[in-house]
Amino acid sequence: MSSQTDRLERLITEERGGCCEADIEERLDSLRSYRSAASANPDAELTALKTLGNDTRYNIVRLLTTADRELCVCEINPIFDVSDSAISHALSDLYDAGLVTRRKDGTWRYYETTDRAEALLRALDETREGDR
Amino acid sequence: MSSQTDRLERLITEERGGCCEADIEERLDSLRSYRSAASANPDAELTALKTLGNDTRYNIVRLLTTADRELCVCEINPIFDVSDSAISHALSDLYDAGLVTRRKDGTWRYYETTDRAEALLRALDETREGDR
DNA sequence: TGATCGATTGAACAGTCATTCATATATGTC
DNA sequence: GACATATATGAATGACTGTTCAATCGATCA
Repeated sequence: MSSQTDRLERLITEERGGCCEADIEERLDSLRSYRSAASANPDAELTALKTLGNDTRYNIVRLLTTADRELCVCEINPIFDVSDSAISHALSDLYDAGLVTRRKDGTWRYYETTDRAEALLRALDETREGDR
Repeated sequence: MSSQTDRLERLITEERGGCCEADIEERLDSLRSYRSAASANPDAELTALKTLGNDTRYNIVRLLTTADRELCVCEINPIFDVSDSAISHALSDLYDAGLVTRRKDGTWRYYETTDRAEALLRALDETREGDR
């Protein structure tokens, strides 16, 4: 047996005053069920978090959300201290992650935040301090 | 003049039929104000997103949230395919990012999600599909 | 068609990150 | 005090990521 379940066995023993093999299996099954039930489609969600968790991309999304209207790429570029290419990469990643929408108008490209991006920012705004 | 504002000048010209220096400055000021107003304390929020945007840490938080109770480290360890040390590092990072709380009981350590972590997961759960 | 313009894409490199192994800390027990 | 246990920490390294430069695409207009 691994030391992993040894520790769990001791914990259950402390909790209940005793522990048999079945108790360990039951606990493990329970924990594993939490784990599998938890992640319906973890990939898209992880990608969203990963993508938003970058300085440039986060600030672009903040800008779009605060502006509360779609912005042209040429309006976003001069606001940030990175190359146009970096902004374009960032917007492309955000689009792939489902955090912004894209609209073409002639040679101009407009971007706007999605519900998911706004929901994430709202979650952060609503939990500033006081919860630790 | 940079090509950045050149493009913006052309956009405004298309929008309004004309554009002077003052129009460009006004637009830039407006965009910059969005940018600064947007980020009250971006560091903590970015850290939260960055921290949650990792496979191991995300799944630990999902496990804790679904379990809906504090879990002992020895209950978390056997569920994941990484070393105990990796879990410990992950929990430590999550704690520093304000995404979990920590409680000591003898040699056992219990972790639980914070409001912020739950709010972020809820934001993801409430925006599955249909917004792109 | 050719030229111009806004934006995107790909390759490459520097910087960052996640994991592991080894060691350390802290609590409890004999 | 010596020892065992549960967890944390530090250093190292392989993998990943973000930016830039250069080239390209697609649309517009002469």
